[in-house]
Order: sequence, then structure tokens, then C-alpha cells
Amino acid sequence: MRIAELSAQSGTSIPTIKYYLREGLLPPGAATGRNQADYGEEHVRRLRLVRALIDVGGVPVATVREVLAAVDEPDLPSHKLLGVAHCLVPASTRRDPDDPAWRAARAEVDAIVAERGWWVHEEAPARDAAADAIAALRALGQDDLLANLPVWTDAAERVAAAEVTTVIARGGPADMVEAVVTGTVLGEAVLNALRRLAQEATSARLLGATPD
Amino acid sequence: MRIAELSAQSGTSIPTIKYYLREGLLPPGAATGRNQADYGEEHVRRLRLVRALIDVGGVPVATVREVLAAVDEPDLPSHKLLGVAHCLVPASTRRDPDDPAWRAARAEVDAIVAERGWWVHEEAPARDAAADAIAALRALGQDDLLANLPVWTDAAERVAAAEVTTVIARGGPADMVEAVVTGTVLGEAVLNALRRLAQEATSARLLGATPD
DNA sequence: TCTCCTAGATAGTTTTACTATCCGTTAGCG
DNA sequence: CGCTAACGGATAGTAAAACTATCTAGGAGA
Repeated sequence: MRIAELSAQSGTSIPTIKYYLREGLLPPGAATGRNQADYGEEHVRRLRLVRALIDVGGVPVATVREVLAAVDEPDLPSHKLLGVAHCLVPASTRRDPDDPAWRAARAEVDAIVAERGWWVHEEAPARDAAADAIAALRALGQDDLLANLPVWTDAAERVAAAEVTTVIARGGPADMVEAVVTGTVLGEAVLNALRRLAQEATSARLLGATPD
Repeated sequence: MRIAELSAQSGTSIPTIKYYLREGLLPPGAATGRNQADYGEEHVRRLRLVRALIDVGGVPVATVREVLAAVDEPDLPSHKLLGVAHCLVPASTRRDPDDPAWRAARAEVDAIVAERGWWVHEEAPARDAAADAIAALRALGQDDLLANLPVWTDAAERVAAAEVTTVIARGGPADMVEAVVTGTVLGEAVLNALRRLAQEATSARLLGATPD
């Protein structure tokens, strides 16, 4: 198919598709002439993935490129599957690893990981991301919210167990890595939205709200 | 204190503080002259909250302003506490409420809410956000990941119960609404990071990864 | 008095994610 | 065969967000 049909099928404007081609988010179509190229079903599929990551997941274009490069890696060993998701943890600007308060938060994260018997790289970006949030809560004097850390950890453990099982149930490595990416990003979006809904429901129940 | 000390105590540059003042994220200091103002401890505290929401939570400046306006509302009824968090659900651009696939996803969300006996506003933005993510997963043909919906819902329910209990345990309404904001945004950051860690740990366990 | 700081206003910068225009080429229709 | 509309590729322009810099006066403290 030509670019007009790719645009029609995906609901993405032609200039945007050209932009994604330039940025390497979409592989070029098969050239059939000096100024003609042929796009296939895999382009429609890839374009849908890109739009989902950007629109629903809020992933920056540059990060999508990194992730897709990993997805396209032909022989990705299965124990490195999750490594792809590391690209998706935004590395915070202005984090000060020398700040004692931050180091304490990071130690708290490491303690949780050790206590649960989790096997996680020492340099996993998610450790730092968790420390950032915990340090922020402490700095704001919201220690009582941190009392929920075990509940959050339990929830994370259960959810992760189900998700990883789903990924492994996939056949080939290509399907698995795609499940990792979509599961990480879109699963997070679903979970966060459900958490908001459950919060509203719980507060309505406990505070006895009435529909106005 | 004057602006230089506010800047020093918060680690935020003076131009940025002025920007936040202009944008209404920070209340003006008490004027002591035509070009002098006095800032207090509450300004330091507010500035820390703003930075946490922006840096750790990734909340846009405009949204922070909305949320803080609600936080400063003097007599917020307790059943409207959670309404403040609604500002924090980003309203997706390019969502098509007439798309049958999206309507199906939205119906799925409504079914979950009904089945759990949750009491949630019909127009809650989180319903639409959940539908967005579910519709995206379906469009990508990742139906097996959606088999985890009950697990996600369970996790959301448990986490929300703990969090709302913490909020209610706070004394005054001002403390409660601050717990809602920080708990929603920073709690989400903690939970997402822990989920990533648990995913890596689970995959290492199930796939038998070894540290290289 | 002299210098530095301050509040407030205005303008400039950087990054991100597109969007528009132009150019030579080519497909497809009559 | 000729014509028009679409194409691929390149380049330039735009819009929003989040700062950042400069300017103008007017105090504060030594």
C-alpha cells in the first residue's frame, strides 16, 4: 500500500508518518521506484504500537525509538527481555545521589528488594526511580503514606507475577518482547486508572458520600 | 526571609521561583515595601510540594496550579476530597468516543466498576483513561495481557483501601487533601517503580537468569 | 553614599512534537 | 501521449511547555 492508505488505516496524518519515518520509529517501505514505496501490514501494526506508546503511555518519541530498536533486535536472549523495559524508566534530571536523604531512600529500596528475595540488578533504573519518590514523600513529611510501602510492594509482586507469566506463555521471542513493551506501558496506564477508580470508590464507601 | 534564602533552602533558582509566582503556583510573599516581600516556612513547604509534583510526578505546571487551587480551597467537603485528584488524570487528546472499539472498552470498564460494587461517578475521567488503555491493548491484539485485568483490579482495590485509610486517619481537611495529592502522584510513582522491580525479579526467577 | 539585592515586567531560549512547503518523479487515467 | 494528482525526500516553520535572562526602579545595609 502507499502512504495515503497507511495514513487512512492508522488515523495518522501523512506528515506525521513522514516524521516518524525520519525519526526511525517506522521502517521505510520497500522502494518500488525513485519516489514510490510499498508499505505492508507490519507498518500498520508498528504505527499502531507507536501511537499507543505515545498517546496512551505518554512515552517520548526518542524513547520509543530506543525501545523499538531493542524490539527489532533479532536474537535477544530471553533473560534480557526485561532489559528492554529499562529504557522506559525516565531518568530523573536533578537527582542528587550525594544527598544523604536520597541515599537513605535508596537504601530503603535496596532493603525491600533484599527482604523480598528479589533478584534485581544493582544498577536498575527503577531502584533510583523508587528512591526518588520515597525521598520526595519523606521530604514533604508524608511519612504516614510511606506506611503503605508493604501494601504497594505486595501489589507490585502479585501484578508482576501475573504479567510475567503471560509474557512467558507467548511463543516466540518477538512476541514476548512486544508483550513486555505493551504490558509495561499500557498495563501501567490501566493499573493507574483502576487505582484512581478504586480510590474514589473506597472514599465514597468510607466517607459515606452521596451522589449529588 | 527574602527570595535569595527561599531559593537556597529549596534548591530552586530565583528565576524559577519568580516564574512559579507569576504562574500562581506559589502565593506571593507578604509585601514589606514597594519592592520587598517576606516569605515564610509555608513558602518553602509549598515550593517543595510543587517541585515534587513536577519532578517526580511529571505533572504539568498548569495542572499543578489547578490542583493547588483546590488544595487551598478553605472549606472543601470531605466527600469531594478525591475530586481534587481528578485534575491529575490527563485528558487524552485524540480519543474518539464514537469509535465502537473504544465504546466497548469503556463498557468493559463500567462492567468492572459495577461488578466490584464500586461507587464512582459516571463521568470520572479515570473511567475514560482506563478505557483508552484497554482499547489500545485490544487494537494491538494483546488480548492475553488483558486476561490480567482481574489481577490489576484486585491490586488497585487493595492499594486504594490502604491509601484512603491513611488519608482519613489524618486530622484536618487541609492535611487530608495534601495527603490525597501527594499520595496520588507520588504513590503512583512508587508503585510503578516497585512494579518494574518486581517484574525484573519475577522474570529472573522464572527464566533462571544469572548475573553476568 | 555606594553597592548589592529586590519585585515586577518583558522578552528570549530550549526542547519536543509535529506541520507545511517545495522539488523533481512517477502512477494512473483518458 | 499528455495531464493531473500523489509520491518520497529534504528543509523550514510552528506551537506549546518550562524555564531563563534582562531591564527598570526602588529599597537595605555597610
